Amino acid sequence: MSPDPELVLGALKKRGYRMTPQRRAIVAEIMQTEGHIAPHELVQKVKDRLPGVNDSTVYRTLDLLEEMGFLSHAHLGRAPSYHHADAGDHIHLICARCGSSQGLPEEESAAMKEYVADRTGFMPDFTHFAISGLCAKCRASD
Amino acid sequence: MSPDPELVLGALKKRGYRMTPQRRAIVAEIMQTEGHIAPHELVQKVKDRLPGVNDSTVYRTLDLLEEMGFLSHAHLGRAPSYHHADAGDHIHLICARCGSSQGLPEEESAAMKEYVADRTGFMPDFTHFAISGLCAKCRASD
DNA sequence: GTGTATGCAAAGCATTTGCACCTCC
DNA sequence: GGAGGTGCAAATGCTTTGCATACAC
Repeated sequence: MSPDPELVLGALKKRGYRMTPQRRAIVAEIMQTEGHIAPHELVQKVKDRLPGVNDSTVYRTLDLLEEMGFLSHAHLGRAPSYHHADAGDHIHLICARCGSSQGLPEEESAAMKEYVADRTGFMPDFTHFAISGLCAKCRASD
Repeated sequence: MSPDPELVLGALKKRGYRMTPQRRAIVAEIMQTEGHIAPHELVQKVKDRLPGVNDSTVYRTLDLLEEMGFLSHAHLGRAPSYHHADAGDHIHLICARCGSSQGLPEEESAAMKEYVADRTGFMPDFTHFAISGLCAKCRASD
């Protein structure tokens, strides 16, 4: 599922970027992450793996990996969150009451995209910002 | 369109809140705002109207007015943004390239809501978080 | 008078930046 | 050896908080 860390490291090398222990740790950590992770969470995990890594190094690497196309970020609630760039185009539905999160499959996502684009000319990217609402459970307990 | 400031001030009074020049200025400013306004923008406008008002006073009043149901907030891009609670349920489409913003009428908004709710049980509130994408102009200039 | 609202200043918090030093190639 | 990467510390921007004072009722 996740891209092999070696592949990413190789691409960095190929483009003339240097290979440092910090970058290895950061790439390894984010590539083995399933789903989303917030920058400051990643900072913590990287520090567990390689103590002493500075926050700014992690942020700079995150920017770099996004620029290179290995990562994308979305806005889930207030916080930005990174995920593998090849993850599907699924929409994030976040319950405003209980905080639970669920995905809306790509098929529905595509249909809604078309619907909006047809009517407005605007091509929405529903994946970039999460959608708030009430989950089935919370609706039932009203 | 906008609720009369007097109405809001009256409601505050009725619930035992005190009427101060700061609150008058803040209420007047936000009630005459059409559409959305970010907290720190409002701070500036209120200061123009009544110099010396403190930032925290504005933030506290914003919370109060939202609690009382006169205001709601949405997340447009990274920043929170306040609007009259009675404003329609329109979706905000924000162009990721040029930053322009447009609304999606309530009718479409409702249709999409139903679509998602039917398929997932999740009742989305598309208005709370803006939707990112590419506007027609930027798509054309690709 | 008294309890609420305000101003002030400081703290938060996640993130960014400038800069000197270090190190990978 | 030299560009590029890192750590450090400080700055950032917006927002929140604690506390003493001021003022609306």
